[in-house]
Amino acid sequence: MRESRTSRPPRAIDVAAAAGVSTATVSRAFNAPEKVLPEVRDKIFAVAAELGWLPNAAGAALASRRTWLAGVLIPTLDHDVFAAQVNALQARLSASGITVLIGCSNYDLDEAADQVRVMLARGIEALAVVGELQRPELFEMISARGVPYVVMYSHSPKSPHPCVGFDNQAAFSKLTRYLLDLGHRSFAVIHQPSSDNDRVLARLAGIRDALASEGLALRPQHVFEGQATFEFGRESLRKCLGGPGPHPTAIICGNDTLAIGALIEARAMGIDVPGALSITGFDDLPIAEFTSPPLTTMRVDNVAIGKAAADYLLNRLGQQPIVPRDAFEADLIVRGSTGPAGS
Amino acid sequence: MRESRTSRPPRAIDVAAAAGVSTATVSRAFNAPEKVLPEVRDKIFAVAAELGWLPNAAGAALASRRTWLAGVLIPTLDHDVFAAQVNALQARLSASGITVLIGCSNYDLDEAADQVRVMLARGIEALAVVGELQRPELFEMISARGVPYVVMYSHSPKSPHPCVGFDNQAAFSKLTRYLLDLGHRSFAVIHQPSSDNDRVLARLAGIRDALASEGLALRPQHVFEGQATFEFGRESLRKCLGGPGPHPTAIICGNDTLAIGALIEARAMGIDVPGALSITGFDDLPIAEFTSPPLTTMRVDNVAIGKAAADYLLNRLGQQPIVPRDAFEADLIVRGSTGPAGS
DNA sequence: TTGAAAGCGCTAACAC
DNA sequence: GTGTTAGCGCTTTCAA
Repeated sequence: MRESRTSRPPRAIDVAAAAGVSTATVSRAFNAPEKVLPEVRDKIFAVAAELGWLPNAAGAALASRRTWLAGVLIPTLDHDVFAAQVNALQARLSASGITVLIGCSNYDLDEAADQVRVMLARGIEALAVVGELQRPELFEMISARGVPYVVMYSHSPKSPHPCVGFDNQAAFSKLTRYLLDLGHRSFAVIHQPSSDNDRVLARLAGIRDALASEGLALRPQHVFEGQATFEFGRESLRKCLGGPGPHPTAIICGNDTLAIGALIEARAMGIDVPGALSITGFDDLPIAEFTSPPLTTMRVDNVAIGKAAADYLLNRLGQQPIVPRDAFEADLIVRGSTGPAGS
Repeated sequence: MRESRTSRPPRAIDVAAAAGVSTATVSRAFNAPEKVLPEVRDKIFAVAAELGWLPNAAGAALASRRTWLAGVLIPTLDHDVFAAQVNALQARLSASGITVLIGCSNYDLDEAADQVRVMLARGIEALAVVGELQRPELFEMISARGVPYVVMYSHSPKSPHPCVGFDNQAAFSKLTRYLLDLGHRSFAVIHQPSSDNDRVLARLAGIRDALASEGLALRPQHVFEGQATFEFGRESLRKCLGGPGPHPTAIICGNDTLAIGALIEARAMGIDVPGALSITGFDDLPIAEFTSPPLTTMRVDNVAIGKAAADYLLNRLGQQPIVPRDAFEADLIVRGSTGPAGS
């Protein structure tokens, strides 16, 4: 541990010298302990600790052609859903000695490709990426290098990529079908920015599909696209019900934040939910259970998705037989914010 | 871009050969473009793109003794506060070409030290760490290597470390003082696990200090420590008011999640807030504005903290004159969940 | 402005 | 079981 801040960090050769062995043995002591005599090994560990030696990862990577680095590309860390996935993925990989590089694209496809470029330059050996709507070059780069990857969170049946996630379109069809079964025939949608976002696009498609099966469609003036904030949810509900009729009896929101915003505004406007209006969310945030009325929404197990993505990559890295991933399910959680269509 | 997945990735020497220059010139073209003839440079860029060459970071790090890596150590990504800080810090550093390694300690000091060890082995050149309550070896390791660091989020006046954050103790004293000024004399506290957590410990000290200045103290049966969930907030409020008297007129919660849980339970129990009971939180979550009644809480600008931490480290790395950081403020946001002590 | 050559710190054959 | 040696892919003097 003694070492002045002026001198450079110790190297394997310093440990070797102090322990009276060669650098090869120092390396073995740490990477293949069983190949070193216990007493020699202990001596080396003691000396290494004494000197505060940490094996330089760049040197190791260069010599062994292994970086023990993986990457995960997400839109932003500022969203519970992605944070939960990354947290789980990282916990799993780090338990296997793999360091995770986290790249945030800020929902920008070019930034996403840039981040992957940087990660590849750093030598990631595997990659998890949220969303399959990416610049083609992104997948080309990783394929060219033979880096195993998995698309996380999204999962569409026709995807050419290995996926660990759920089918957004099917989930929103299921949700819409539930509302149709309650008798609703006039819908509004409040959703997040859809450009370059396959999840949002799939959700909208799911809604439209389910409606079309009943010969229904969304009126353009009943579709609101904007930032996923309480404020946008409120504002959209106000515009939606404030304008000239006909008015929807059910509002499908792209996520819980928008739905709670809508719920808050409905309350402020004195609208009876679910008597006069049904509202749904997506994500099942912890607070969804406690809004008034409690929010009908859908739940996805993001921790399980993160773990599964990590396991998939670990298998690919270990040349293990690859367990074909079945899609995750989004569960419908029916609470008080939805009810039969008003008369 | 053409390259079979069987062959190894191209190296600088391949680019050099194809461009008819030496590897030194390839290196210069990317790292000191002004030292290379424009036409030669363009040729190199074209060839590099054609070959899909990405400079191997391990090789570069070894030769240049620069990794362009920084680390950030947080308890967990699963918490808006830390996610926001990391997001901002990473955005800033990545704009300067620095890759950020994110380590999560899961609130465990030994894991924290381990994470830092791994980061140092990878060659981080700077480190931001949440919380100053750490194993001494953690600070020893980074000092021994002369790695600049900053304690993020926490800031105590007497800290021996460079800090970018706010004074938790002062913040909770201010909050408690506000309640005292409203006439409250009997308090309860619902807080997060305090072991090994300097922020929570400081918050409790802040409350106790302010109370002591009025000759008051917390009754042991009015202090609840547990996970920061809605459920623990609810359960604690129930226990607190369900037991034999005397009952507090004000409940200070360690964060908004606990406070909202308490608010939900108070509502369920038919207790008038703030008429019969005042409740406060901390963090000013977006939802805090919309609870009923809206939550009195404190706000800290976590994005600004993340940015400031990044700027501090950037300055240290650039040998810039170090701007002494002044502490951030936690602002009291008074809303409807607090009022004068009931009669 | 460019090239030659010597490493950066470590691992992996191959000998012993 | 351990040492010797030859790189891994890049940057950086130093010359030219």
